[in-house]
Amino acid sequence: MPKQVDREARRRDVVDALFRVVVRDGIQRASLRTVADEAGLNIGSVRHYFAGQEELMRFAMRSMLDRVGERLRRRIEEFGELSGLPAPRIRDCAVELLGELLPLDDSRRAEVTVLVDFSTAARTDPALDDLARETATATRALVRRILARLDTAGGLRPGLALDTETERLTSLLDGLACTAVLRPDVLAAATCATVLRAHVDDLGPATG
Amino acid sequence: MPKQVDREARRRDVVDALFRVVVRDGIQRASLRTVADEAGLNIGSVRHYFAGQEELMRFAMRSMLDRVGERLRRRIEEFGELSGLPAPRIRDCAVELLGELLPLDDSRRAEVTVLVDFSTAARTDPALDDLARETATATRALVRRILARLDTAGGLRPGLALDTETERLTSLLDGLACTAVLRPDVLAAATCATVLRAHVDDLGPATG
DNA sequence: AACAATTTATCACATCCGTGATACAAAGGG
DNA sequence: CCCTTTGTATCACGGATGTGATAAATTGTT
Repeated sequence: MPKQVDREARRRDVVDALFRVVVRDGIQRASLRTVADEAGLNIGSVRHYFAGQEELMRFAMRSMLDRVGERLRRRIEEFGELSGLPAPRIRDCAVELLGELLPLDDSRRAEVTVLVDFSTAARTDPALDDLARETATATRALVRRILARLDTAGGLRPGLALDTETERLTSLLDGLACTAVLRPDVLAAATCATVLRAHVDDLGPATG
Repeated sequence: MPKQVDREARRRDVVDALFRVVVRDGIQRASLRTVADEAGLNIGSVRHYFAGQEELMRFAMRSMLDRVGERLRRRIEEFGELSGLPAPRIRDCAVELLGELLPLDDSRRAEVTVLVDFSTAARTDPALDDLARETATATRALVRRILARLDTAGGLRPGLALDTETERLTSLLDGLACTAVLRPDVLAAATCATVLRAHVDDLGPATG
């Protein structure tokens, strides 16, 4: 065997560098050269691990999707074991779980920033289209499951349509995330959490 | 006097061409050359009317802000004359007014697409920062005014905080607009309108 | 007709981009 | 020790971009 380098680890290093560039300067500035510089590598090395820019971009977005998806999957398992608990308790967990999609700390802020830039780019970049679509549909599936579970726990006001409420909550989350990332001076992270809390509470039966 | 050309009209033509390029290919592809081609002009002509790319971009975004703002201003005047009408009627008008911010037809779709691309670019482009900030704050001011008027007409459930509801409705609109523009396959225009309607209705007193 | 201002059209230059090709270094197996 | 495989580093090419400089055409005025 020749030189042994952890290939997957290197690819992850490059992708992490790409994420830093995207967060700092936007996806437009994320060229092979700038990413290589950020990673402390030569452009030739980057090209050794990725066939070209398209593969790098796709791999990066897939990595981000997997990262966020994996974190959510763990939370969902906890959430699933909550059957039988009182509705207010489930509501708290729902808020916490949905908060994972908001830029409430630096880590999540970076993630959301990357996803926003990639999703926006995907509108006119066919190479990212399927991944952006997956992002949107996966979010809706998650929100729907949470709302459904909230409903069976009696935490949902009667007369609400699941389809509409799914779309409503998803759009609310998208809007909060986008504005918090694009205009942190207009929408602070704490306000994000407050609004999410208010909405989920508002879905519950009237507090009288 | 030398050659007489309507300078402002020409600038508008160039900006319209820029909008077409942005909608079709994204803001990344909106270079001086592609815009000139789209406008059927030589790049030299474009540069004669705009000092450089930065001025073109700023003028374009300002034009879009003014265009949308002007249309809303007219609607708001109508909305203001509705004092004394029954709450359901005012609610209808509020929905219609807020619908102006959603991509419910091709014209509004193009506008929202441009604003989304510009606002996203503004995150890392200082030249557009103040305009993007204005976009976000103006939307909030509009939403707040509508909610306040709805409240005085008795169309708002008691116990709702204006600050929070403003942010909630604004984020809902932003999320709907973004997704409808970026992923029309996931969120159809008609669904947008349905969700907005449902939210505004939900703000009213319980239908019991 | 001559002139001047405006508009249009080109050229050139430095910079950045993705990519193909290729050389160079390193490291483990024969 | 050699050699094959893997990793690293450069070079070069074609294309695109913003911009400075400048020529050329157009049009109204004098």
